[in-house]
Amino acid sequence: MTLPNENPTEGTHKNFIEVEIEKDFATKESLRGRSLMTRFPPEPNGYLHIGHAKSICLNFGLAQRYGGKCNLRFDDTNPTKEDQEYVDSIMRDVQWLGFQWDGLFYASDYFDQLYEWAVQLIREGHAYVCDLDAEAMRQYRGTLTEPGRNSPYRDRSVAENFDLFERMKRGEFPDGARTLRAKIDMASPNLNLRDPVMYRILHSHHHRTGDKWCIYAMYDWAHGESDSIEGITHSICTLEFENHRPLYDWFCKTLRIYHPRQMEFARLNLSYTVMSKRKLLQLVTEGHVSGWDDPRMPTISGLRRRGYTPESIRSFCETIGVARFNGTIDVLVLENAVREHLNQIANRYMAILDPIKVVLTNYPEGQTETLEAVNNPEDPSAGARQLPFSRTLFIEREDFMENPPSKYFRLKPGGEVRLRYAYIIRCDEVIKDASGKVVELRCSYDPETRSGSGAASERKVKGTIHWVSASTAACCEVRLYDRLFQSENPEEAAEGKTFLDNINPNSVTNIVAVVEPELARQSPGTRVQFERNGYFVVDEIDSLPDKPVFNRIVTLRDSWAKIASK
RNA sequence: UGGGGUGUGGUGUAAUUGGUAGCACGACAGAUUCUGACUCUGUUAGUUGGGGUUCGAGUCCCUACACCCCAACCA
Repeated sequence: MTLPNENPTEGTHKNFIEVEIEKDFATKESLRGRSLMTRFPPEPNGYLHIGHAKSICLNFGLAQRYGGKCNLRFDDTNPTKEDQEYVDSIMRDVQWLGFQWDGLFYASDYFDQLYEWAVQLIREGHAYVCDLDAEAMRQYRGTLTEPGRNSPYRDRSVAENFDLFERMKRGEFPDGARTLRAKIDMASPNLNLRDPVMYRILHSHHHRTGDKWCIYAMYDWAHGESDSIEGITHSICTLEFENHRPLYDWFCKTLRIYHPRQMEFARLNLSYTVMSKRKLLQLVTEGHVSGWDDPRMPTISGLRRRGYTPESIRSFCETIGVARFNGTIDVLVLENAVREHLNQIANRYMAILDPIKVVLTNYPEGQTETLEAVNNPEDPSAGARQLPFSRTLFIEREDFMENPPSKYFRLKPGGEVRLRYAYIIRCDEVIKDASGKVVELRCSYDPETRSGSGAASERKVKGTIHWVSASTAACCEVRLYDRLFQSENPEEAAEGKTFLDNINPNSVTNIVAVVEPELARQSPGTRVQFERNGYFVVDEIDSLPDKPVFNRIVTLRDSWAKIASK
């Protein structure tokens, strides 16, 4: 047993992978003297999303927990889809999530070794060059219920295979003309074992190896071998690769090389979200979102720009657990994870999203004062700030109702409400424009009720609302984000429709909010709470000095909305 | 109709390997509150069905059912 921590997961429940890892290290001869080695192996053909975060937290987390190591390895065996832009974004995202890889590798680092091993398989009669084109190969492969037939090229001599493979490598044949195949079993009930393709011809420029190669390894041929080279002890992947495990094992065994253990877990599905790279790419290229980092995207870069914290994403990954059952997590769990963290760290401010003017008729014209407001009740070290107060204010339009239901305890005609950190006011008069829209409330304030000013100020009223003093208010652009999709499972589209038809037409609303002066001075990346409203982040891209643009990260829980909707 | 997997409250995940079915999110009810937030309390609700073994089964056996994955020269 070379796991350094005696009981690394003591006190918590182990997931099945941890159970198996501990069992392996306790019993397997091949692991004697080794310590846990994992890897996160993305293909650089898109941006990472929250599903990858689960895998990242798993692989890096396991390494941390057991005192092992975790590599970042780019699975770059298909030059037609991969790009340096994706490599860069992936490295950034992994680090932003709070992880640091031990080794940084590329499958393309191993192309030479892979080629030598392919030669070995040919020499030993385990691989052959096949001239069947894609269509013919499909026919020879058989179906789920019928066995395949041997390729007519299956029994070429070793010498001929050598010659042909060498010429494939030299670029003598056009794309798709031939393949190198493993000679396994065309009758296997597992289709992955019906002489799988190891190399295809692709005259394509590779983002790292340039034009050196025109034959490229397939996933199955590259992945396990890369794991072996890096000494990966546990190669963790998603469930759909389970059927590939026999092939993974066959290659390692036939090559007689170090043999890692592949283990599969269920990928993450989130309600109201699409997770496939193809669909995310489509959202980007067709302009349904502004880019991979659009704050509505489930990409790591989208979540980052939306204002999610790495801590909250890690905590989310911890709570959802790891298992072999393919289910769907309610997106509320993710939202709950950010709220929980932001409640601890975000300073509170007052901002009015939809203002209505309030004039305090008995507050002397021209008078101002400052009031003290706590920055974060959850964190005393965050201190306090001074809030300017005056005769004319703005409050939230939805904090006033002319004919409210009984349970409504905000402002109403003749009713009282407390202005947070200020005074209790009474609504005396409602002023409307020609169309009947309320444009102004004329109120009187109770001078005895200034917050914190003694016994008289302790008077209780049902409601407390937020406000902003008009004379010192600033205006800021605010983007109110909502879910990108309006259906729980966006992939489920009606006949003739696609997931795109499930896009929420109101997933973003741009407004100009009236905010307290402090808020206009926040720097990009700062996360705040707009009291009684939600958590917001100063956008890192579109904000200008002293002109922040706010993205809504998530709303506050709103039990009034529930009551009101009944 | 081949093969490989998986079924625990609404959702996700545990159960010392045969011994009180727990936790989180949600929902509901209440307490508290100068954020209808936070916090706190309580309630709700589960082992896919049917047999069997056993003093005792989520766990072992048999059987049925449901769902997921596999027929790219993608990963």
